[in-house]
Formats: sequence, structure tokens, C-alpha cells
Amino acid sequence: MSSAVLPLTGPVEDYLKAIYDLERVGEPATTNDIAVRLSISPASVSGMVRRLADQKLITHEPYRGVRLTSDGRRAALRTLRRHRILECYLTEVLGYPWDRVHEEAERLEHAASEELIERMAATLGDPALDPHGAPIPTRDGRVEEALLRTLAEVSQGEQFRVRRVKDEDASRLRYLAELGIRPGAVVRILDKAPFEGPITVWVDDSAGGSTRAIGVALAEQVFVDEGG
Amino acid sequence: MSSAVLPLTGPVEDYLKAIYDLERVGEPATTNDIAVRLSISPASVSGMVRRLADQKLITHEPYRGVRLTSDGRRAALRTLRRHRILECYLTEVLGYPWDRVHEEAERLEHAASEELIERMAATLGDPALDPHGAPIPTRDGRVEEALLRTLAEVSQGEQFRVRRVKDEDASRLRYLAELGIRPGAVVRILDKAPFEGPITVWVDDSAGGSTRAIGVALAEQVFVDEGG
DNA sequence: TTCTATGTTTAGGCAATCCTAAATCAAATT
DNA sequence: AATTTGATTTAGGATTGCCTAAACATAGAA
Repeated sequence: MSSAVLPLTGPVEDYLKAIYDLERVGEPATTNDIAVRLSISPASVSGMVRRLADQKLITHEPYRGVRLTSDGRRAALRTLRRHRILECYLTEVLGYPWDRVHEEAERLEHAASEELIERMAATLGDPALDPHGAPIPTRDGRVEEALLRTLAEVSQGEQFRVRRVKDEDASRLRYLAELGIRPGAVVRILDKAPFEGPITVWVDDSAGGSTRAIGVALAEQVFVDEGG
Repeated sequence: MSSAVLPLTGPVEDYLKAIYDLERVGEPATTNDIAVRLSISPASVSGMVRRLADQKLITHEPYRGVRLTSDGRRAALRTLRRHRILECYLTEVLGYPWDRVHEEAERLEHAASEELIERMAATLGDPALDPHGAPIPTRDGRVEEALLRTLAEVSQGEQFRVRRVKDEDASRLRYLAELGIRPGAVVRILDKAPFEGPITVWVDDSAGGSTRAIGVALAEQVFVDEGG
């Protein structure tokens, strides 16, 4: 049984989101991971980690890493729901461009009330995915975030469906949109040059498709599965 | 010529809004006024006043009070525009009840970008008044806020039109809505009992109107003019 | 097993924003 | 003119959240 929902600060919500995401791969989130993710110093993370542990939002094994408690996970999923509903709403109702919703949602998610989010969700018909393909946690805190492979990990010759793209970097997103690489798109890996070299992909579209070469850094932002 | 729009903190925006509103009657805003308005201690206001003056957002005559500079006024009006556009949007598009928009807008106004506000304003067709009758500053920082009298100040026997109601107190707003007292409504002062006693008003409505008695505290929240 | 590289934590600071208690100022009253 | 009252400011503290520099721990390499 967890206590009532007490309001968390913006930074605290950001830490919990980061830890949630880092933890997803299985390993506890390390101080350094969190620091890199949030672009703050590792020393600052150490300080905040103590406070989060005091509040029973995470457990901390010194020098080992950090895990969300069930309270922490609940809070992280609440914030994630807010963020992703906001992204949907901004895109679908207010006509925000794909590459700019993340930034706006990142600020609004700390200020929007449960009521606002649920009104937006209702307007949208309770969407399951945000504009970048990320699943939206339900009101009662359930999600299934598939562990998808990225275009950088996947091997040559096969065909994939794009399921999700990382939403943090506006300019990369803008470029991916130009290439037609967005959730739902079908891609085939034509070639992967050695030594982290460019990846040549064929991107299906209504006009019959096109061939594009992209770098590894960009390919790592694109999550795919075999559902092509 | 004023410098670029640098982001202000939430508390700073709240101080500027409060000072703007207190100053409207003509006199500089005093430390105590601001403290009461924001429900913080006068000592804390003294501290913040120094910082605002350092940033050239206000001028401060010690022991006398505080006035907005043109930069400060610009910032206050920007925040006020945000707040009021948000109130309109929440009410008209998201179906928020009249009495709860203020609270939500109060938090969102510090997080919403110019772009979001302008998209909302465009959706609404650039409204001139918020749901409580307050005028919305234009993008370039113009407003005309009429100095209206309240129902408590106005004299018996005359007929008035409600132009605006204070939006801060949800329960009072809910009650005013029940009485039919909202911007646009026509009221006639039937009686004012002495010694701050109840004010008896006739409120016009589609069903022919009704007679109500309200206390002074409530009457002070209702702004009217002769345009009946 | 000892050393070293890397990552983590502690120590000490700073800025913003609030607080209470004490000191100070201004204005009104005697 | 002196006193009293009420408002304002200063002094000193707490919290959050960030920083840098220095100390420390872990684990892999020598």
C-alpha cells in the first residue's frame, strides 16, 4: 500500500523518468548514466539520489546503482503518461510539428494536473501510442514497453517496421521525418558499412520508396521490429 | 529599448502580476500588499523586491512601495496574456468548469511557451476577454483594463451590467454562477443593508430574473458598469 | 597481489525562495 | 516633541538543486 500522491518537484520527476528508462534494459541505473542522461554532474546526481532514497522513491546500493521502488515507478509512469498524452494532444489538436512537441511537453508535464491530462486523453480517445511511437501508460500505471532493437543493431538484408523513434533531439527528428523514417514506416537494410560506417536503407513510401544512407548515431534513434 | 526576453522564474512572474494588479489603482504597490496578495511574509517580499529591482523589473522607494518598470510591465502583461488565454482555452476547448480554470492556468502560465499560447489563441480566434471578463493583453503588450466599480461600491436603485468577476476563489465563483452572476448578466441593486449588511440584487435571466441577497465580501468580487 | 583507471561520493559553495525574530523607520497621536 | 503603532527592512536559517575539487571504492590489468 503506498501513500497518497504528494506533489513532486520538476527535477525529481525528471530523475525518476530517467531512472525508469535506464532501468528498463535490466541493470540498475548508475550515477553516471543518470548524470549523462540529464546533463548534470555526477556529484549532483549523488546528492539527489540520497534525497530520492530518503523519500523511498528509489533504493540505492552505493557504488552499484539505483532502482525505482514501486512508489517511484508509479510516479515515473504518471509523469510519462503526462508527457506522452501532452505530445499527442499538441500534435493532433494544436498542430505542433513532430520535432517540437517533446520540448514543450517536457515543461508542461510538471505543471499539468491529472484532470487536464485526462481531459486531453478523453478528447483524443485514450491513445495508446504517442507521436514517436512510445506506449502511453494507462491511468492505473500499466505499460508494456517492448525492448526493440535499433536500426544500428539490426542486420543487413532484412526488412523491418519502424515502431518508435527517440524524441529528444529536434533536429534529428526533423531529418528523420524528411527521410520518411517514422513509426509505421517499412525499411529494409541494404548495406551496413564496416567500422561504424553508414547504413544504407530502403524506405518504403507511397511513391514506391527511396534509398538513403544514414549514420550510426542516427540509426540508434530508430527502433524497429520484424512486423514488416 | 529593452533587452531580449529572458526567462523569468515562476515566483518572479507571480510577483510581477501581483504588482501590476496592485498598481492599477494608481498607488505604488506596498510590501504588505504584495505579501497579503501572495500569502507570503512581508520579510520575504522585501528580499524579492531587492532582486526584482536589481533586475530592473521594478523601481523601489524604500518604505514607500514599488512600481513596475517598462520591462517589468511587459513581463507582467506577457504572463497575464498567457494566463487568460489558457483560461479561455481550458474553458472553451477542454470544457473546464468556470471555477477551476484559474488554478490550472496559474500553474501552466509559467511553463507554456509563446508558441503554445499563440496556437491556443489562434484556435480561439484571438479572444478579447477571458471567461471571467478580464481583458486579454495583445501579443505586443497592450490592454485596457477598465477601473470598474464593484457591487459593494455601487449605489442602491440603479441597474448595472456585470463585466468581470474575480477568478481566484473557486468556491465563491461556483456560488456566483449558481446565482446567475457572471459577465454579461444584468443586475439591479434593490437594497443595501447598513453596516456592511447584505445587498439585495435582482438578477436578470431568461426566466425573468430572481432576487438574491449577497454579502459584502462576495459583492466585492463582482465588477459592474452602467452598460445595462 | 598490487596498481591503476574509472566511477562514486563527500566537502564546500552558490543562488533562489521561503521562513521567524529583531531592529528600524514613518506617521499618527498625545 | 515624544511616544506609540504599524509597516518595512535586516539578520540569520532552512531547503532544493546545482556546481567544482578532492577523497574514496571497485574492478580489471600488470
